[in-house]
Amino acid sequence: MVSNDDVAAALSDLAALTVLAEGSPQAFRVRAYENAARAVAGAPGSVADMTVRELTALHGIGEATAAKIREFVETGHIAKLDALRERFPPAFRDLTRVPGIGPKTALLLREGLGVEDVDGLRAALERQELRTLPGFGAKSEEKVARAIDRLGLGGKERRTPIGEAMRLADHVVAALAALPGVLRAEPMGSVRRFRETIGDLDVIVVADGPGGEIMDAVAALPLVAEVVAQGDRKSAVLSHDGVQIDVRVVAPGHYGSAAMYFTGSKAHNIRLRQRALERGWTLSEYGLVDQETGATIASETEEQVYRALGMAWVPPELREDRGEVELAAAGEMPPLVAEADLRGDLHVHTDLSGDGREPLEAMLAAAAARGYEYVAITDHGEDLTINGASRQQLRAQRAQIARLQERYPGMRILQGCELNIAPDGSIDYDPEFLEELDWGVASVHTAFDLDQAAQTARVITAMENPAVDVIGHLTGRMLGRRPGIDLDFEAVFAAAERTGTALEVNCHLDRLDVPADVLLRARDRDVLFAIDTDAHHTTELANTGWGVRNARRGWVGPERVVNTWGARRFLDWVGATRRR
DNA sequence: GCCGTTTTCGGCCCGACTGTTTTCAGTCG
Repeated sequence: MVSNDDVAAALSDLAALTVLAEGSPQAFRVRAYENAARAVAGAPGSVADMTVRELTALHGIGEATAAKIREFVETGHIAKLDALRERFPPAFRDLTRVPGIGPKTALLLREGLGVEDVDGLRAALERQELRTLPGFGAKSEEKVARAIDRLGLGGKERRTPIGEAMRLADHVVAALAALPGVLRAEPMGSVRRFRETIGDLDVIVVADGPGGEIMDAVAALPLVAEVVAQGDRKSAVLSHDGVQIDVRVVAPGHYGSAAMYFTGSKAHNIRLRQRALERGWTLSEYGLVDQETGATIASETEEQVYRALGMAWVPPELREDRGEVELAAAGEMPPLVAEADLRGDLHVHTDLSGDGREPLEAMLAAAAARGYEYVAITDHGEDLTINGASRQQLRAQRAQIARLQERYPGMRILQGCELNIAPDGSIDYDPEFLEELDWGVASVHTAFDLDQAAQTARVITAMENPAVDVIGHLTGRMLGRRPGIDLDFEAVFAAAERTGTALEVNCHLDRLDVPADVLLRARDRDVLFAIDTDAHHTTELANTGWGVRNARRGWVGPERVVNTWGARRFLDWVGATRRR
């Protein structure tokens, strides 16, 4: 079965290779493939099941691409793609990973010097052959040599997990905001859109007057290992971890258009510029400008620029050209879950878990301080040998919770448990003991390498267990460290709809699990979610914002999130699901 | 290769920087 992701990946590859084949003069063809890839990735149904007619109905897919998709679905190949792959093997494509070398230069290196890969480029550099090429001199030779030396640190393909990026962003923004003359400093780019990995960190600094002194101060920051480029209004530096940080200074009057420009995504911005052009305007980081008169129409705030383009403001998490432009123009932006919507946390550990750090009293006090109407205490089940709680310990905790409940009349305390899903789908304890619990989170903590059929069956078996209300961190992935388990998500969604079991959106920055792209695939389904912190410490209860932003990236509205429901509705639902 | 409240053909996103080609091409974000 060919998935939409498979088709989108093939089309993306076709786009990347077409850059080399045709060069930028015909970049329109490249964009067409990129648009088609995005259309497939965001398609509501399986494109493998669509006819040519149905495919061309998708915006961005015409006759030619539809035929290629059918070819791919039926044969597993696209002849044109295969030919391009042969012509431009991966080692040759790696040349364009060197900063400063794009498709034109790569082709010139092949034509002029017979360079086929990065090693060949190194050899040509040693022989000082690059300067013989048209448009090249000693200086560009030196620049390429430096870029190759740096490739291990800051190559174009390097991506940093959001958790690491967020910590760096906080650090950088705090340092910049403290500089004299800086009115505000904010992270932009994929950090603001909350992608799960980032290529580089974009930061804008709002300041009156020239930015030269600010840029000098940026270059002198302790977190900076190397200055890549420095100008009056933009600088690029490398952190000690090898993350490139691009800093731009913008005037307060240009904040809105600059924020939109630097937030992206590129595809979203292109759509906005097209809308501007249709109206006789141009849109850049400096503002929305009338082409004839040169008058600025909007630039100070994002809201003003979007409004002038006839659109509602688009939340950054949605700016990926996945249909948000059309919906914002039609005034039909879907509601998205917000942090203020959350009325409880349904996955919270205490020091009864081996990896929990604070006692029950402290966790409850912190939950109550957040104004929650309900909270579920969910220490690890006994099958997790290092961390798990015994039956006796859980019974003692239940008595303790009953006493503490009197202290928090406005917050219903549920005693739950984080149960372990065994490879066969069974969970800890026995049915009679499980019935004594108020709430059940079931998660995969072991056997991450089973095949897809086994993992899917395992999770669905757990979902069918009446003691399980929600599946914790669905894929078990750790961003940048461990891939998730291999699941048939469509089957999991169907089981979630059938059993009423919710799927957790785990707030931990290293997890963000269910991943946003999987949430997106459940956009039109009746799957319920619970946005939970999985807190092991009182401070982690404040991690809700990360999970909420991840859910927003997956277009999740508040109505599908059970812990946005009022206490009565939520508790009625829990009662019903545990009786099924 | 795709698309159409000025179009079924003629367009298709913007600006800065760099190096070097004395007027601009390539790369990048």
